[in-house]
Amino acid sequence: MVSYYNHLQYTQKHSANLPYQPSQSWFSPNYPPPPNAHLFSDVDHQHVYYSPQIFHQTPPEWQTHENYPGQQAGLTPQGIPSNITSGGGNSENLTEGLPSPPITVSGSEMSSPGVPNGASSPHAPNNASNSRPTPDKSPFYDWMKKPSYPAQPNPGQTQACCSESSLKGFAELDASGKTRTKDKYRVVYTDFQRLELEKEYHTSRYITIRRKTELAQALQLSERQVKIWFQNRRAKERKQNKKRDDPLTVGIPQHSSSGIGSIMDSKPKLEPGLHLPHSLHQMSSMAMGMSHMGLHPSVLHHSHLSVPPPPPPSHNLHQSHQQSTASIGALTM
DNA sequence: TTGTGTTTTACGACCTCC
DNA sequence: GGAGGTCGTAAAACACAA
Repeated sequence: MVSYYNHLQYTQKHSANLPYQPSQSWFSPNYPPPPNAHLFSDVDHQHVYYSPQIFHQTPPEWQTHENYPGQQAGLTPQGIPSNITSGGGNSENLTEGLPSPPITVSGSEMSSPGVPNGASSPHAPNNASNSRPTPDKSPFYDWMKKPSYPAQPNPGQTQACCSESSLKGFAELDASGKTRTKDKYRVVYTDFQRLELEKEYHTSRYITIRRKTELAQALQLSERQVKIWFQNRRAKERKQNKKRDDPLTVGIPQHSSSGIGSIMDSKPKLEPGLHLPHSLHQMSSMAMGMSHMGLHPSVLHHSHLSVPPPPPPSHNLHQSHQQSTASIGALTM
């Protein structure tokens, strides 16, 4: 096995100075817009992509809430940071002239991330009151509220890790005898990266190949990082559900638990997507279809509480553009 | 400042599916 | 065989009490 550390993101995230104070809410008006938010424009001509409501032509209900943090100053009505929309870049610009990732892996796991645009990364102006009247500081969802980690208070501390030179020759054996890079065990994603990942997760707990690629490029992460983030995110949710359901499920069979955790936590023996009741598939298809038709998928939210979130998709489903949004409503942490 | 607990990345092992 | 899934775990990053 090799290490997949993406050296480019470090230069992005660990810029010398924070664009906002660590004490600020991570969705505060000063939240740094994506350095390449302009990428979210009509990648496949099926969606109107924009950030922070990236990829969603019709944002799910949770995004349309008036407190949705994406509606912030410095964003165009389409959510694109106004000060970067003139960049006119496209995805090709991202990797142009950039060194390849230090370590390549087979397949598409290590997509070339984008330009470490940190230096040119525009910071949203502190004119929060422009776009919205007195944005409510109280988030709609807990994950919005909780700045799991403030932006790196000491950006330089972990930054130098993943330059090509730093990675070469720095592999060492960890406690389990497996190689890991010496000077960077893991990186801390920026708030923006986490925010977008969370948003994507709230749209669908299982990311499709296409959207994984898009998200990886947009967030300057590797596809592997996006994939693993989703894996870890699901694990986190299972853990939370288990913790939450534990006192309720004592002596109660899992399938009878009132919480969704019992359904979500159950590890499928097979690709569960293949074994779903047709009704669930149909609902997923409905959600997708409605989304593509321009209908707001939130009309399905009434059934969210009773419909389990989509299980891991079967591989044939990976090619489908978007998973059902049926799980959105169930995700409250 | 230090110790401790929690959360976040990242990986390997193992599984199923195609 | 390769893809991505879960599970368990390592270790960094972080929070916080003492």
